[in-house]
Amino acid sequence: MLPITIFRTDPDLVEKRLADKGETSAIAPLLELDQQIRQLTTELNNMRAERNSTSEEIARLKRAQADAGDMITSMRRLSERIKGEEGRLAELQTRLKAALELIPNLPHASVPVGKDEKDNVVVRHWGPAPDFDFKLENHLDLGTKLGLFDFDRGSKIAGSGFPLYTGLGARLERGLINFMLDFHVERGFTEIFPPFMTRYESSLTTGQLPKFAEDMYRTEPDELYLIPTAEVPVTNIHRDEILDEGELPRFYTAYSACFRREAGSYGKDTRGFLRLHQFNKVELVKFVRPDDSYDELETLTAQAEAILQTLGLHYRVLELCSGDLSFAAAKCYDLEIWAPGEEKWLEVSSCSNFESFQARRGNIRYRREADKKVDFLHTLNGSGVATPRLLVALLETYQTPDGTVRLPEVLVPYVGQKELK
RNA sequence: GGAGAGGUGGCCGAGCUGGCUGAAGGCGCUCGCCUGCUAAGUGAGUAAGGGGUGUUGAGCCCCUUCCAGGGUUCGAAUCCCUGCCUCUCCGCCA
Repeated sequence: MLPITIFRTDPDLVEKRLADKGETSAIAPLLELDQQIRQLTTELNNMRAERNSTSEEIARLKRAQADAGDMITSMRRLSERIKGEEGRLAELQTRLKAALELIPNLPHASVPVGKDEKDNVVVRHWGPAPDFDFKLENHLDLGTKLGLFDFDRGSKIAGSGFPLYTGLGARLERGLINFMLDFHVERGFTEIFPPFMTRYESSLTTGQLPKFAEDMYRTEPDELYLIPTAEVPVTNIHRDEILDEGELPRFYTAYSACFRREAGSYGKDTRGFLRLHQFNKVELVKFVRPDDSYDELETLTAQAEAILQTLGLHYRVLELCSGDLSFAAAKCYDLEIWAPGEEKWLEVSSCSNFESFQARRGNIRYRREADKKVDFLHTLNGSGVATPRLLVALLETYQTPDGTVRLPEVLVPYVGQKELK
């Protein structure tokens, strides 16, 4: 949520920055609403001041056993008017709040302006692209022959997009999760195992609701929302809290299953692991002082990259252009790994700085040491990383001519063997 | 699923026979005194948000906020209704 004050002070700039992000709705109606609210507030204030002072006068008269009949009758009329105006004000405020909840965050000044993913900037590559002297198989053929997963039966159980991992595949999936969690914990992140469903307010904090309700699974009688990422529960750990500045930064890592309806993306990447309704992910979340958040974004990205480096996977880092930024993000790096069988770059992580956008929505604050004032902190998160596409790149990168898959050294203890065969 | 308790400031916790209670008391925190240091003691201060004015962060004035929404009333933290949330006990269950 953006503070209404920035719309007042520099509406043209805000409108331009929103347009850079592809947000077309005009902000003039917002300012109009704000103007009405402030005018009405002033009028109400005056009426309330009168009511308050007269009430005190009445109390004084009553205590002195004097008659206050006239005052009471005139106050009756004033109170009626106040009640009416309060109703109007509440309605205006509800409208403004609802409108503000639908306005995305502004892109940071350093973000390249662009329309869509074609305008994203490749910041760096890591490692050489793997080189093969035999004909590659894609992950689906490989994994199916090795018995790692069974999409047909997954579909029978839950529908397409719900993968069923089997045998060594299930073991590998669990091993990947454990490896990543251990990795992050060793580097200073606190491990969290969060709820996989949240209430409405929690999903409002991170920005999924109200705008993207159709992307979420919702349970009918209880109105709980299945999380699309551990970002949601973990960010809400500190909702409605005030942290001491000395407690910052706080780093969390959490595994969760992630549930996404992927409404509107039917027919896109339907094959295999590229786009799923349920997948596993290890997430990184940071709560930091506002001054530190851009440095923290760099180290967060490096932390996610370190996973890929340790697994020896060729990847690249993209800086998202303004038009490709997600709703809540001010700046974002995507990590894409190379899948040699698919011959595609696959996104496995988005590392974002939300500045105070989520903190405002979730009322997550900190108390500054210098002046003891309370202010919104900054939140960041990044995947570290999502498993399905990681699995794709692993299988395709480490396949051998005889159809087996050699495992990177670090995974061997987690899987209990050196190769998949 | 059944029964009950409760939601007050950074925290704990009074108030709940309606009117100097924006809220006692305590803890914590800040500044000062005291002390060789620490502890103890002691004095003062200590919620947030908004509007106006000044004008640019000195101040001054006003309003709102005791879970949320509605009602009663000249006036509600205090009375009534609805909702949400938390906790306890019982039942069921991994």
